[in-house]
Amino acid sequence: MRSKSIGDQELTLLRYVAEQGEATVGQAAEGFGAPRGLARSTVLTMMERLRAKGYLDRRQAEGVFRYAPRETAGELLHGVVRDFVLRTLGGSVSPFVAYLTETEEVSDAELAELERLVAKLQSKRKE
Amino acid sequence: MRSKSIGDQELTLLRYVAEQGEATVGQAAEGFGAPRGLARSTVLTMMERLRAKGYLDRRQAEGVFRYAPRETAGELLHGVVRDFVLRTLGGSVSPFVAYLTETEEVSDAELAELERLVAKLQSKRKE
DNA sequence: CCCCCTTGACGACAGATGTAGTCAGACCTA
DNA sequence: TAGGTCTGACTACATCTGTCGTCAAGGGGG
Repeated sequence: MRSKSIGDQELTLLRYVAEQGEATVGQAAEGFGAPRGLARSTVLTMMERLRAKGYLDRRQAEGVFRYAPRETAGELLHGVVRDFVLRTLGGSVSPFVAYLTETEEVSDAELAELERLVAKLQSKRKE
Repeated sequence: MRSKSIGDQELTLLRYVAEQGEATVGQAAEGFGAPRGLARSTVLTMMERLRAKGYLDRRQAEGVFRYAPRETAGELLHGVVRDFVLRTLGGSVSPFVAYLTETEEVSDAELAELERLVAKLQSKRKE
């Protein structure tokens, strides 16, 4: 049931909606489009495309449609990253690890996450 | 500096050329295009686009043009990952780390790399 | 000299994406 | 009742990507 491709702007909008939990076109246009100088119709078009691709659902409520992500933000990002690793990096995460090594922009929280990750992988190896 | 956008197929071809060190259109068409069922003109078009975007250089040699990457494969991937993190993940590598955590596809070599990375980051924190 | 092959340069076309304008209907409100 | 104001559905259009087909120039072989 894996999804269609998704553009950068579309993904950003999708993440915005996911953060809000759900949103009407008007709300998204205001909170997402306006700050970026996007017309309401632009936001509407993108939301409908996201719906056509299966990323968003919508339901009628008090006269307007409310759009909600079909997947959680976490699942979403997981899929995006997986596609990137597969399609762009050719399935190997090495380039990404190398990137982290060469870049000094890892927050404390992310470092902690990395530590947990390494610990988990190590214990898995010992099995 | 500023590199233009690059498509998936273009990047794959660019990586192919980088692996070869350099290549003529004929060689790329044979080694890269043929296995994928791509016409020679398709490969030529992509190589010229990569050149226009500054990813490839070419020089005349023995009657034909030989194309060579302007950046090494490592620099290339670094840039690609950086763009992805910035444009798609909004600058945070957390989704990537989460992906690694949820995915069981980390090779021993990659794990070792991660361990080195964590060690390096930790020592950096202590300073 | 004529023909064939390789190489380069162009022009083309379809699909995906980003961005908008416009129109008709539902709703308020003066 | 006559305007405004939202909302949705459509249509439109430029760019970027992926893929080609074709044409012309340069070199060999006959």
